[in-house]
Amino acid sequence: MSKYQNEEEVILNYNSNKYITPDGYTSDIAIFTITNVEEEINNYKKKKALKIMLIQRAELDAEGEPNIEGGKWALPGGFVQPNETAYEAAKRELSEETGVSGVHLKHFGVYDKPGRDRRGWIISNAHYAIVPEFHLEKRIAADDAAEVELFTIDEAFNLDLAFDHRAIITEAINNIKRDMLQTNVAKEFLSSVFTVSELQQVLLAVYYHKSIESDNFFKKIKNLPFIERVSNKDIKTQRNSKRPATLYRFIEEEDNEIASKYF
Amino acid sequence: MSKYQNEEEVILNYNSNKYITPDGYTSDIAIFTITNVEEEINNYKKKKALKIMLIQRAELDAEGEPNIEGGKWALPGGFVQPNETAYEAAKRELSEETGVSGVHLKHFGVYDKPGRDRRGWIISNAHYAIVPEFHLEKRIAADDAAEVELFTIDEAFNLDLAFDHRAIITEAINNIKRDMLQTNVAKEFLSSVFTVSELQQVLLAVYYHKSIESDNFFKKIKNLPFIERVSNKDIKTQRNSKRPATLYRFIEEEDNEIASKYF
DNA sequence: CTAATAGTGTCTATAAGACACTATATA
DNA sequence: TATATAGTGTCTTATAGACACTATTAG
Repeated sequence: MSKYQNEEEVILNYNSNKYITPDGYTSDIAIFTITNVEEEINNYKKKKALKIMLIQRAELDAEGEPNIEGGKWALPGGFVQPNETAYEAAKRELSEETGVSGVHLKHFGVYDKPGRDRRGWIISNAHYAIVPEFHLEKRIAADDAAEVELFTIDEAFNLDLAFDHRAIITEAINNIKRDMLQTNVAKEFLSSVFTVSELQQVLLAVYYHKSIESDNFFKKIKNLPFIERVSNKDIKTQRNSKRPATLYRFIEEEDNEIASKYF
Repeated sequence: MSKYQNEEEVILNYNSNKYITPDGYTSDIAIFTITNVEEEINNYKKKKALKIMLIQRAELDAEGEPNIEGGKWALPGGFVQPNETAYEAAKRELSEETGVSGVHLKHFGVYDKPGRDRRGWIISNAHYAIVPEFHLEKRIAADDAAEVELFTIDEAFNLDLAFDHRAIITEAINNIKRDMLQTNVAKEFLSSVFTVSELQQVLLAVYYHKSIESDNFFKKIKNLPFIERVSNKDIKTQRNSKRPATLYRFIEEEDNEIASKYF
């Protein structure tokens, strides 16, 4: 009556062809950095700006055939291997693309709308990563420069973007904005010790708000439970001004994700 | 030299077998409801509790063979079809499982760790849904009762759960907690008009906090920009007490997702 | 001295929390 | 009358924001 005696045998005889399966499972990464700029917008001196790294798809693929969405700008990414998660694939691809590991990487969405990729049923896991500018500049210099570039957000949205990457980038920015205000990811854009105005400029680069720009920000910083001034009161820096500035650091917490609601 | 002249031809000849592809793409749903209870925990009278609907996997499958993870309790779900997104599949499955549509449904994670399903490389999209108790009771009564049940969260974690559903349920609860405090999903657990104490009990069922339990909650409610008392001052209800209580409703907003930070 | 960045002091309005109090119904 | 839920008043303390002010350096 029953063909198989137990679960083991059933698994050995399991045939996934009973179901229609996807044609591809991929990970894409919106790689962000913050660069120094000189800009004055109605009395406020903007010193840092958020940028995204995009790659230009080749016109021809490895076999010399016309490439899908060739010539358009796209998020770096690639196919997930069966022995890894989408998150691990993103980590691997980030390392391949920029040579860095150990930086902030976060999954924020799945893009699986039928027809999003003309090659078939291809599912993309979207991640955003925060990489110090230094690493990206090395990467871009190493390349022949034409096909990897850093863009401001405005510039990126004026490009001809591949697939549904416009929507993915929009969501990536929404996520990074929210995380900047509700968690302590801001630290990923800063060196291990930083001045109040450096933190202020990083926040303003991603999310402009009067309360962040105001002088009051200096007082607020002293009351935040996850930021402390470096112990020795004489440790200061003059890298941003003639008057030496106090240095602060983020206190490591178990619960990084819910630092929340502070800025 | 080049086999194909243009992108069209390349797509027509695209062969997904160049890459290893997943063996299955599924959607699972943590279906939550809030039921009335009578319980007293150190001076605070708990009147509502969060519950989750789980199904017990059959011992034998449709062909009479031993079923994978048979006998264990699991989240309802199923395979995504190639003409729909994971979200649409979840909507369809929710409707098949409970007969309801138009309720709150949200994607919150992807589970794709190799080995999570012994049948192969199977990716699950996790969603949570909020369904009024009434519908679930109908569903459970219609079934032969043994294989669909409502559990409190504590009860659920004491069951033998299939696959990685323990981890999925844990994350579902984290997400619903956060959303209850930062958005106005609370309304999904309430009827269209409600009393202050009903809202209070719904919030307490998901996230206990002194400030919610306190009398001050009554004053707070009047200042929330997304809640209003129903227009006619005489419209009251006695369903919870002898003294008639004022009825309130949620004001519909475009930006439901960022009602944020109010409770 | 000036210019530039780094901070502080002070005032006001509002919100959060503790907790005692009053109100309206039924039985 | 007692009891249960509904709701208010008052006080204290903490915080947010506006905005004017002082501090420290280089040149």
